[in-house]
Amino acid sequence: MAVVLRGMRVLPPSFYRQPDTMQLARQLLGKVLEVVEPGTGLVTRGRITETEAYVGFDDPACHAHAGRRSPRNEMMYAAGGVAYIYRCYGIHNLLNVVTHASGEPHAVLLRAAEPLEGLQAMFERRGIAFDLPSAGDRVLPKRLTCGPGSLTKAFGLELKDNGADLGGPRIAILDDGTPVPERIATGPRVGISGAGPAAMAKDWRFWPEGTRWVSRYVP
DNA sequence: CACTCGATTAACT
DNA sequence: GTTAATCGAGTGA
Repeated sequence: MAVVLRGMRVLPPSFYRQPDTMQLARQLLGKVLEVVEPGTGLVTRGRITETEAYVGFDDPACHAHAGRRSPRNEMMYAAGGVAYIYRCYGIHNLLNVVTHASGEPHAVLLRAAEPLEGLQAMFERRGIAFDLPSAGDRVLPKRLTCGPGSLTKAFGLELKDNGADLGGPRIAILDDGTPVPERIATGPRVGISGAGPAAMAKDWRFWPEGTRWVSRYVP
């Protein structure tokens, strides 16, 4: 029987343990990312709108390329269904969904989301003045949650959340019935020029065609 | 040990 | 368009 949280279905471990990480990166579009603040119970939610696939040993852009393993990327080797959070450029925490089986270090980087709930907390965490009390979604600034570093900041995620189970209680990914987008645009992954031209030639970044909630690198 | 370089962002010119 | 911020990992002495 499926686990249901606040009317939305919690994605089961079997969802994350599929071997096709590119397909999983597509299926995550439209799902709801939920983060609950310990203590206060404050809920922040957003709809996932941009993902990137990193596919293990043979992917030069993947942290686990050629079997690389360190305290930082250890969580990539876990069975799918947990968070891999690491610090990038010494400043930003980036959130990945670990996929595939234990020992197969695949992951999907979450790069952008559409804010749904906990808007005031998102503004505060991002250091943006919340003076649009009754403004609709149309005027919410993109920089609230677009870009992988901005997303984790808006949701209040820290390095200590590395390894969190994506079935909750701290982090959960939910299916609220929104279908996977019919038209999905693709493009090269961002910031991986160091991994070489072969990696840059792969269109392993995904977003729903036409959405506003994408990072700056969408054409 | 001493470097270099990122799965980035915001604040500059 | 350019650059500083800031730190762990990877590389080479």
